[in-house]
Amino acid sequence: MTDVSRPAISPGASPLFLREDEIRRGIELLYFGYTRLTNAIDQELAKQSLGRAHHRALYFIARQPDLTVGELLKLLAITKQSLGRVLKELQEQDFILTSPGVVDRRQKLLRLTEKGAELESELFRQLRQKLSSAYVSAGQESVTGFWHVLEGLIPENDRKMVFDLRGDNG
Amino acid sequence: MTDVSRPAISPGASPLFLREDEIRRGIELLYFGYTRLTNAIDQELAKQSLGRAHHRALYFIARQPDLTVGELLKLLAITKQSLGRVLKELQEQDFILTSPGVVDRRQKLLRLTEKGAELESELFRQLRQKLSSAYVSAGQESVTGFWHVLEGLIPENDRKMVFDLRGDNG
DNA sequence: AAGATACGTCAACATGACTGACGTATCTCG
DNA sequence: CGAGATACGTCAGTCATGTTGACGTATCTT
Repeated sequence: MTDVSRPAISPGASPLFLREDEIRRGIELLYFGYTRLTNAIDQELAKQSLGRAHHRALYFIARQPDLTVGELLKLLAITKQSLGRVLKELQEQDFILTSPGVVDRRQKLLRLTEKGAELESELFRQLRQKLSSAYVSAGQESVTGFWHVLEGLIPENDRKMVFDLRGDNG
Repeated sequence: MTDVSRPAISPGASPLFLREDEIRRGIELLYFGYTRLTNAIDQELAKQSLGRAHHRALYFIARQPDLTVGELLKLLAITKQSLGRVLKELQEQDFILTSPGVVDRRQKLLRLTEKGAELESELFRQLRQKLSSAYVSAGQESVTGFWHVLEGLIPENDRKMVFDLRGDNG
């Protein structure tokens, strides 16, 4: 609330061309924050001989039961061959099960087994621990800001897909 | 502002055990936001036959010229063998150069060549474009919140290392 | 002079991604 | 009904990036 329309962050910079330091700070915090959060569950995954790829699939299946393979492919943005391997391993170890689509029998619906739900739940517990503590120490206003900036990083075309994850369940 | 110590986000939830949805939202936005930002430079890197690992090294060397190999190892948290390959390739393609340490000649100081600086600068330009637009659409208050939450994700032991990147240079 | 440290390097391997090609079941639509 | 599109699976080969373990050399510290 000092001057006029120009934000206080960058004396003399255009709003579309922010000061280099603020951008670098964002890049660095995003890198370290993201990697440290994901590191938090590596040990637990290793116990089950699983990797991060398995967790991502597990996560989205937990988030949206009866997800189709095609929908999961869009979320993960990898090739079907890569995903195929991951799903095969998850199924072999009894973490997920599949059923033919109801309206379209070409589709394969993905769902967690009880064992899968337990694992996802434990992994989530560990992530929540880290993220909760960051939320609390930053305060609620910071949390909404955190969300808004990250939303702005997601291209228009992908936003619906991401927002559609919410409200379904869990 | 409103009530007492309990944040308004979660009626009935303990501050250390936030509502599941808020945590899942954070996990998802962090995942999509981070991957979409890093995707932004993949094409440019591919033009030079480089990958993300090369960019991370390039980035930190740009950020802190005359960084030692040991310091870079701590920042990247990978093995010296992995980093060795990356640095070798960057050097072969004339993106970086090294010099023996001044105070300690066992050390190797890393620095960008002019070619390296140009590449880093172009990559940074593309990251800035994405991140600036997210900052602007979220607003300055959101940006500081974004920073605070991410700082909270970085373990105590690593914070000094991250914060020390700031202020050295542009 | 001995030991610690900073860095390099050889070798083998794991993970998770990729491309390209091809196969089958099922749905849609003229 | 039949042709073509779609959803999914799979074989085969490759690449990028990480890992462990072992060992070598120059330099610093004490």
